[in-house]
Amino acid sequence: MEEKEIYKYEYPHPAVTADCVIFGFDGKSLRILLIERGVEPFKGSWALPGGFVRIDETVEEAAIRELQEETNVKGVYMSQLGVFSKVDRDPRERVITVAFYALVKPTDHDVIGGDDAASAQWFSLDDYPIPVFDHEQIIKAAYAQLQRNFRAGNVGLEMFEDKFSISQLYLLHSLVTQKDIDRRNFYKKMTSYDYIEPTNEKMSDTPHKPSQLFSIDRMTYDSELKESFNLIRFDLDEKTDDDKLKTNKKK
Amino acid sequence: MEEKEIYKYEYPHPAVTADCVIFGFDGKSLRILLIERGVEPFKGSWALPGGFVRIDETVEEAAIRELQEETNVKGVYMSQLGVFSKVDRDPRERVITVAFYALVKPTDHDVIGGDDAASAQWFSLDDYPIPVFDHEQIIKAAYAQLQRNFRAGNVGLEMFEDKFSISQLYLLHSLVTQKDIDRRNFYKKMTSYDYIEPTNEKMSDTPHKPSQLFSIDRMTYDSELKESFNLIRFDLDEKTDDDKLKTNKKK
DNA sequence: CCAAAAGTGTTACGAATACACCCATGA
DNA sequence: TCATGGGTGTATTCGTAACACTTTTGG
Repeated sequence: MEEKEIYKYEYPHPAVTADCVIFGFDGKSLRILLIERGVEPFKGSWALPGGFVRIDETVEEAAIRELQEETNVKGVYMSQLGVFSKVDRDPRERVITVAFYALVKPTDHDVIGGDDAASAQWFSLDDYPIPVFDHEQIIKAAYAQLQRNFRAGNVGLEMFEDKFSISQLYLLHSLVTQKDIDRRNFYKKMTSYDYIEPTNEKMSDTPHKPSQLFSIDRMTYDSELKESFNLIRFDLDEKTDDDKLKTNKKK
Repeated sequence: MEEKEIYKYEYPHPAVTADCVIFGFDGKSLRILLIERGVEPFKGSWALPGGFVRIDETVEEAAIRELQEETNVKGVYMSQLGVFSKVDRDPRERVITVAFYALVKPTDHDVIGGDDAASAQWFSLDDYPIPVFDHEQIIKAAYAQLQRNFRAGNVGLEMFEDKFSISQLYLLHSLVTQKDIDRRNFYKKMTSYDYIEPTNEKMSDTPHKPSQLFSIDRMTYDSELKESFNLIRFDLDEKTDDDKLKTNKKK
């Protein structure tokens, strides 16, 4: 054990982790993705997916990597939430965490526990096991942030891989903002955006009128939304720490 | 030298720093506060005030402490900007930094270089020495954030310790948002807020009509603004990591 | 009396709100 | 045929934007 302690510093260094708050919307309700810890401390308890930032990767890379390793979720657009650095937030040693959050469609991702996670599971946002460390605080902060973004006008289309119906989007907005939005006004507003385009496909899986499907003009959507919000999005193969600041240069 | 390397870890740990982007508005122009480094690396070059997070303090505490130590600026309301973690951003070792930003009145603070800073100085935002590390990127990101906040409706009153005139505020908004705002509409809007109250004092220090001074109902201002923005403010004696999350205590 | 900045009122437009009925489908 | 959810139009309100002249002071 002593043998392995080979990294020496003149001053004490904190460990740094990246944690991911992944919200899911399956068309019916809001969910949150937690993992069952497969290692100590708190083995067997639930926690946010995440883990230590390696010495040769950015915090964004760590977040993506850990999320994929522990839950098999990949290719989502995450945003930085903030840093949580209470001195005693981890019993092992001083750990500072950088939290990220994202909103995805659970159905687009086969959730499989892996690596340090015994399992990974979606829970209802209304009823999930209280996670360990200060992860409950982080979830609360992430949800508050999500809510602020939606209330400030974020459309939340980054979660849809492909087609969607306005009524799905309506339900999502109702759930997130916790306001009862007028359905007619919502339809009007959404269809007025130039990045939301009607297709001639319809979807019918319930006993009622089939819903019209819309597609997203991703280019237009991204350019309009990146300007007004600080949505830093990154994917597996992006060099994100750079991109974060390239907003002017790009496109 | 070997003797001092007494902190050992099983895995490599990054160092963590907190850096502060302090914008100043003196009633005429926007400034930025930089320090001249008094230690290697880059001794003699300019950089953002900031430094290493101690093992027993939060990143917020580190930001406040370093700012005070290096520039004598204290008691400002800072917000977390984000984490910058490019692997090679510091030549010494792997350093992850948490950036904060604030807007203050330079005249309220006697800027004195101290500690690791040979000197501290306000520069015009239009013409300042390019700082070392990736601090230029951080400044750009902070300014973008400040601009977003103002454009989204932040009033920016947190920088005024006491009284202010609408024309001062007007100039500030013009400078930050880079838009030419209609002066009449601006006056109307500002005086309509219930947290901006007219006093019967006037201020006259230039050859023209003296300007009416207004005062801030800090309670109302804070409560209204903290809801719509994620302005995490903290002062020297606050336990901020907690406060940050206390806003949504229980549903 | 002139320059320089402070202060003020009205109209116009557009976005957000409030509100109710018909349609298509599967059971 | 009916229960369920999808889809649509219009009037009102409110905040934002456009617009120019008078006032006060120091030089």
